[in-house]
Amino acid sequence: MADNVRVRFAPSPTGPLHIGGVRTALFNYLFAKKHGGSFVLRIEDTDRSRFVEGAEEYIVEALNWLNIPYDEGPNKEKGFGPYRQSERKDLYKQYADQLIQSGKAYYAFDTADELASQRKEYEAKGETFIYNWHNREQLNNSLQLSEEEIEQKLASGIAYTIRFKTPLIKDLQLHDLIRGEISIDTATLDDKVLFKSDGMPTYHLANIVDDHLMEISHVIRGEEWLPSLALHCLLYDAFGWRPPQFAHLSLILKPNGKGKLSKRDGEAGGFPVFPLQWSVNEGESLAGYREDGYLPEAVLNMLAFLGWNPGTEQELFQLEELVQAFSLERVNKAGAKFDPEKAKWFQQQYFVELDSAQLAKEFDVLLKEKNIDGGDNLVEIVASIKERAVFLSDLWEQGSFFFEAPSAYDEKAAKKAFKEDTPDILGNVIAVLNETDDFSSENISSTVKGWITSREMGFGKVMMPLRLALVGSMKGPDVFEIASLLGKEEAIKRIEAAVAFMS
RNA sequence: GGCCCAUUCGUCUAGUGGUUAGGACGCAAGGUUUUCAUCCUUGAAACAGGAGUUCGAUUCUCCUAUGGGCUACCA
Repeated sequence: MADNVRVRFAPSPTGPLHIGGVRTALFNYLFAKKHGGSFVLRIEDTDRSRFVEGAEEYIVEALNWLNIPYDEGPNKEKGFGPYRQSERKDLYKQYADQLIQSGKAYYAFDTADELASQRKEYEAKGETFIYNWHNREQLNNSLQLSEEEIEQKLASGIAYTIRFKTPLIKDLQLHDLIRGEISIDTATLDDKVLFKSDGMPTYHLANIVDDHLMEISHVIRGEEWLPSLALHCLLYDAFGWRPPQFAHLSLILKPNGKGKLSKRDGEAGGFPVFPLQWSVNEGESLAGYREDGYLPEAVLNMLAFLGWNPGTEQELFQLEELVQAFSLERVNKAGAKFDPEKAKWFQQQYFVELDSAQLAKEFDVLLKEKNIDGGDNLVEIVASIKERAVFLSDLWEQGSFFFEAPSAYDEKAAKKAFKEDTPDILGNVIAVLNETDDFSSENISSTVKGWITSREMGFGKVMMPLRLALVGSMKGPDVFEIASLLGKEEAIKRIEAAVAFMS
């Protein structure tokens, strides 16, 4: 790769960025960084009717949150801008005209309605209407008009589109970096509209013009564009431009069932399909990975492994490692079903690695919202419950008893643990604890255990009720660790409360 | 319907003519934790089907089936 690697992520601002789009962005980013190239963001907003307010900001924010920011794009002008196609509007017409002049495109005056009814007619016959070589001479376009007639028509202000005059090539060979050779008979293609009657280019024209002007070296995009590859290559040819290399990524599919992953799947399955939360309207919003508590590193890692793998058995990759290991050759051809369980697993892997002190700080914010004082040993508390949590929000579920004495005892557990002799036993434990000055978990553990052994009692008879007294249910870290973290006073108070509860 | 693409455990995948077909998630069993989670060990679990090519096919070719994408003056 002698030339500069320049890739682009070119989303349409029609709503929140889908997780599949995020993966496309990620692969573009990885490829660019791997080859020391540039990652360009281009906003493809040529369809004004589908424009959604805030979508562009969402895209930018999502990329930033994931730590895969673009090098070049809106508000990061590097000499190839503007980076919004709506702001490049004036540029496209001349290229469409160029194709007209060289006879590679033509004006079409058919109205959308006319074509729609044509399509309907064909459909009724069980056929498909195609606008191309076989019927273009019979349709309402400039092909059979004289120069003067065309000029007259245009001067009259009649609405027109510009269509590509698809050349006939029996066996057009295309190359895809992921899929290899693809061949196609261009006679099956239709004469795509390049320039719309509203004065805007279609995706196809704008895309080719911009990729060329922005000196894009590699186009890495979703599989849904594979059918357009021939058209795009033909367009480069028509302009006499050197095309970039193409790589088409397979789609992310529904976890179960058929078809590509949609926002409905997320709602039904209870997992996010979007990187960030997106509010549809008041009170209604689509879940986002960020708001659900996922770490960006985990999301990135999970996404990278959907359709790509390094060929080794390593699965946990930091972003820098992904950059190093990434190659398009190792991207899979087949679509991958999304697995929310595995997403969670990645999250868990990253969550346990989090620094307890940092986590304690974030947890403290949550506690403050509940009007709870985290206390002096919050870091230790977090360290002890961290590995049982997957998300920051789990910390409360796993450790609320550190801050609130049990108000009730788990019924099933109480039935098993609280027996006739339990009040007596716990009374003794209180006495033992009372005499202990060193309240470190090591010390109280050996002290109490020593006492149990000396009494020749079953451990369960002490440990179970003790845990229940301290926690309220059968969960949490080591009992003595809890007791130590709670402090002598509070621990004894809770045991006393349990004794009182039983009598 | 037409065109294009794909097809290894339930899922994500390794594998590039000769392997006990490997790993991960999930699942099951056991161990650690006298709780739960983590963690560790073990287990069940796959080459869509059929023809070729070949001494030999998961691997190459073709057909079928299945799945997916596209088929707009949307991207």
